[in-house]
Amino acid sequence: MSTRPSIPRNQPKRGRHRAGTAVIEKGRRSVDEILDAATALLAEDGHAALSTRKVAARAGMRPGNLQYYFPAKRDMVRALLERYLERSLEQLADRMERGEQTPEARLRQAIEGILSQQHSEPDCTLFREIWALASHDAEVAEAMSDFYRQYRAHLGEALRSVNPHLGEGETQRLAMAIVAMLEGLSVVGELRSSHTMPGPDHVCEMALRLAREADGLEEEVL
Amino acid sequence: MSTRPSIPRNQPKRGRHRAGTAVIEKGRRSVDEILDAATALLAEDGHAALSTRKVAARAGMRPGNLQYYFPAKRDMVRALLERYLERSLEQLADRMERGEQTPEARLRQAIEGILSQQHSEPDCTLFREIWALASHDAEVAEAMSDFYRQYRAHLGEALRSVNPHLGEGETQRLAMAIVAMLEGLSVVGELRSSHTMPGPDHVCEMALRLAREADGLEEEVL
DNA sequence: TGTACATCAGTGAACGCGCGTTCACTGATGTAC
DNA sequence: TGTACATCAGTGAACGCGCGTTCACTGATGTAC
Repeated sequence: MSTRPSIPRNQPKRGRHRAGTAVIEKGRRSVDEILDAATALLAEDGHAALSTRKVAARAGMRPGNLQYYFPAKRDMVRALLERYLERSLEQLADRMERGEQTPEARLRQAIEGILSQQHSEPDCTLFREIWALASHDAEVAEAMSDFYRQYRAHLGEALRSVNPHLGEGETQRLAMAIVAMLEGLSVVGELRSSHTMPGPDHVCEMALRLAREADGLEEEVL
Repeated sequence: MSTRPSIPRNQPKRGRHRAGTAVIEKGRRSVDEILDAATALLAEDGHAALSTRKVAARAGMRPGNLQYYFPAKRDMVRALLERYLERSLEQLADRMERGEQTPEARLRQAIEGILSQQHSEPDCTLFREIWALASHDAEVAEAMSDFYRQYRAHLGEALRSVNPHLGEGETQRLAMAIVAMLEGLSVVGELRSSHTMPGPDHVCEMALRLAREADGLEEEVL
């Protein structure tokens, strides 16, 4: 039998003997280095080519040590995705808190915040990997659902500030439609022909039009 | 040295001796069975868990025989994706050719055609895998670009029938935005909470509004 | 204060496995003459 | 017509490799008393 705890994960223990702060710090740093390396490799080569050995090498440690922090590969992948989505949400929340004056500016802020996360190629690639992984891993799917739920909530708020008469259902549908458009652009659009690609301005304009005229939408359609 | 041709792929040869039709038929059937099996496995388990051995087993043949048709795994994956995208486009084209009367009906036809390809769970999963693969394989990326270019063309045509005054750039941007929305919905939406998800009716209504009022969009924004 | 002990981080060697691919071969189908 | 030959489909055994994971071990850090 190994003397190693089954899932250390660097959580403080309750026993008489606790690890010193320096030790815990070192552990946290290692976890971060592992996730950094794994994130970069996932974006570069995709999930199919991702191996714990490559990650360990990139993080400058031996395979055995990686296993010490993440007993199974799946744990590592889940941890990296959750960290990534968490950070993305934080970025968006920071942007939204800048307290823009006009409703139009708030809507634009939300849209640009969401769009800004797909301006770099690695980010787009990572999101595609996350979508694919979510199809085969319920835990990843759950994290992704939470993520988009918050995206939609942020955008819904901005939409309601543009048109306070929007109903609950209308707001949710509209928010989902706009977020879907923004996410879809990273897949449907071609980077080369950027002139045919709707920019933040166009998306804002569309969102404004839809939000302002959405009053009658509910009755007309249903 | 092997007596086997490097890339047979079941293409008819020019030599004095040609294979009989029965033989060629058998080869075609095998190729189809391989691609069927690979498609199913890709949707079920994802690219990371896809192996030529599993595909061969599912197609009822030995690994060596699969290699006879697809010398490398990458060839098989590319072939299956291209076949899949081709068939999807054919389905959409068939739908569009039904020649609806009113412009509104034509627009609805296009939107429902695109949406209809993500009503089944395996199709959504496959598309997610394709997006992820396109990030790491230029040939797949190219096939995907062509695919969406045609999607956009179909939709653009429908949009122009609704509002003939739409400019070229406006049409392209609008088409891309709507296609992006439709594709994005498969990722952003949750299957459970379908009531907050915009259906074909809502998307049609949004597309109609945007198309009809797009005249002034160009000047306003730029 | 020193000493015994507990915890945590990290190493190095090894494991068994499934993978993609190769290759010499067989048998069936079809053609040339 | 028969025969020699070419092509194509498919088999079975084997290859070397990278993978995820295990485990006994070392050394550093920190605590109890």
